[in-house]
Amino acid sequence: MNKKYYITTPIYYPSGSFHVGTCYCTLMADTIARYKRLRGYDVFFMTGTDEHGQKIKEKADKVGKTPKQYVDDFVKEAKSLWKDLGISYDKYMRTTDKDHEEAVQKIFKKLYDKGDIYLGSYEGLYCTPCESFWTETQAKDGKCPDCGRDLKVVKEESYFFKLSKYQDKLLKYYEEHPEFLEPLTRKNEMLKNFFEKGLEDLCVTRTTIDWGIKVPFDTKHVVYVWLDALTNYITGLGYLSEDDSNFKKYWPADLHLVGKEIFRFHSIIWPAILMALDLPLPNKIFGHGWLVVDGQKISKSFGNYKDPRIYINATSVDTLRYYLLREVTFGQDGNFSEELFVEKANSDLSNDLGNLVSRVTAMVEKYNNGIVNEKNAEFVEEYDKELIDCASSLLEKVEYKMDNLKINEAITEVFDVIRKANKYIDLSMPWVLSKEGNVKRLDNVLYNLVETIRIVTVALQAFMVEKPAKIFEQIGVEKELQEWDSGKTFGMLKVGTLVKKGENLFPRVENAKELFKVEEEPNEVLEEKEEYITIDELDKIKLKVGQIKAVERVENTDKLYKLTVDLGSEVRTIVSGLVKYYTEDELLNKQVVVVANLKPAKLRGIESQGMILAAGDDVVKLLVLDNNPGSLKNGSNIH
RNA sequence: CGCGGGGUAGAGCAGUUGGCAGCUCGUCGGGCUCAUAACCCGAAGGUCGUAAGUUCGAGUCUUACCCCCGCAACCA
Repeated sequence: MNKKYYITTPIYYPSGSFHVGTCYCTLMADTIARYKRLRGYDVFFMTGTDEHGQKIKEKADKVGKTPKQYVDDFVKEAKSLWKDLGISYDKYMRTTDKDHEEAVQKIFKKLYDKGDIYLGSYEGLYCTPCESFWTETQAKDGKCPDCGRDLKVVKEESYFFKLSKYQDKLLKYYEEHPEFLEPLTRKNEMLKNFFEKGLEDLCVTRTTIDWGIKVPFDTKHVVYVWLDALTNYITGLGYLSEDDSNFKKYWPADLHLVGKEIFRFHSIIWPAILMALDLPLPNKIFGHGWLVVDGQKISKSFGNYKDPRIYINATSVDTLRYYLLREVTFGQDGNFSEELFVEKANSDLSNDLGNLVSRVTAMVEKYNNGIVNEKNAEFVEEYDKELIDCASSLLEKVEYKMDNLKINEAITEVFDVIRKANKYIDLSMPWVLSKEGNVKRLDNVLYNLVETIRIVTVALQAFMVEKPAKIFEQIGVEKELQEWDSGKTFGMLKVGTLVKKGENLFPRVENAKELFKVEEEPNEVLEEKEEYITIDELDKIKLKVGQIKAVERVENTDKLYKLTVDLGSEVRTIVSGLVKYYTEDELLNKQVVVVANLKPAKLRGIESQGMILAAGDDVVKLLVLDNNPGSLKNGSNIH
């Protein structure tokens, strides 16, 4: 019986499209899954989507779909992306699946019966659009720190999970299992942040959501994300369902791969839930870093979001896979830039790997009619041994790195050997051997090269999905010599192997700008434009109370009034286009909002020293501060 | 003093228990002609954010400070 390996990605929240960052996380999991399969493990790899919650409802409303339609369409899209990326998941988990919903209800009931969930009430500042409670220190002037809207004091009846009960148990577990949480820095951050303050019981239901799983015995409550989403890791295996064979076989998970921003829930709340359910804990939870684009977090508001498929179509799946896996350091943030992407694609894939295969297959065809001949012991050089040593130890090195989740280092090992092989060609100079008729030495050199390529390609199967097969085809290597363990011995390549130079594996990327250009999407309506300014930027705008002391028409204009505005300490001249909307008399003495530090501008030869705020597109109304002129002091700050 | 990450060659990064500063790309010079204008060799280029301290010796340990970035309980 093969050893099992259960690996998961987070289930993603379908409120926005997937980008290279989402791809990175899934890709990392896929690579590990592939690697484990190559090593002979019985792998179960699960990814999916977390499909409940108010935001999904709103998002669906906005595009005129039911929540179910919305998530269905999203999932279709996600699956197609994963297909394009070559993600080899065994199960796509959806929290709207019926068996998940039933299992969650059973779990809820179980914890309630046990006394780990109890009915209580929660009072706090609540932001309805964000569905979030905030503490007073978090709230900025009674506004939601996320969206800036007003917060309401809400007292809500809800169910609580006794997280506090598991505090000591959790700490003990961390101590006894130092490898449970990785990387270490994130573990420390978490312990410091949360355990020093002490864990509070966790609110696990909402009455303000309707798109979700109902509490079975109290249906006005809906199960909140913790028990709905985190539990996917077990319900996806059929926990508490009719067929729980997968659960029996694969649980506990060997690796939960999560982003650093949700590491916390996975390292505290999730283990506590499992403890409450008397289930074994996963072996490891790994919080990976983020991919930042040109130094910035990926976000639509930064305008740096692009469909990852642009890169795949312009190059190949394996090019994108290579870049993402290579570029991000173990556990840390990595950088994605189109410039670096092209650089890596060209130098590592085209110049080093693609070109190596190309030159070697060309030489075997040219000098030996495509046939790999037997080696001759008496024609061995020192640098032959060096190459052979490197190649034959490659797989073990990759194993060591992969077993420690150092994917980028593992892939680097492979490319070190590729460079070595290129160097070997220059040292051995097969073209000279051919010219001199030194056939026996030539046979050795060509054999060593083809065999090195075979071993390298065996390793590449963990990281790439298309090219390894093509390379094997070109060097005429059959199935059993593609297997992982066969790559550990140098010299397995059969004498008489027929090599056939094939297509260009990694064409150089030339006109990158053209290739990566985003075609304008007509359905922009779907996308929300979110351009935030910071509170500091807001502070820069000085708004003051101003009273209109005099009004006169600007000659020869249709729209402009020249206003004399009293700002208390000074009197300004402001030109404003209000003729269409207000008469001179209506404006006189009004107290209005003035942007006091707007750069002066000349309109019709008159310098306008500020701006008066008004609202409306068709019918413009001034923001008049008070119907009683004079009740506010002119020049007062507005904030 | 909310928490954390980062500051190392023009760019992107690596530097394990403190022991001669490395890798890839780019630049410059040379070699080769099998190959995808690719490959190989060599060189230039760093007061390792700043300041002080511990030490025979500090990129690495301690302290203070400066700058960038992220998180603050559903954005991987």
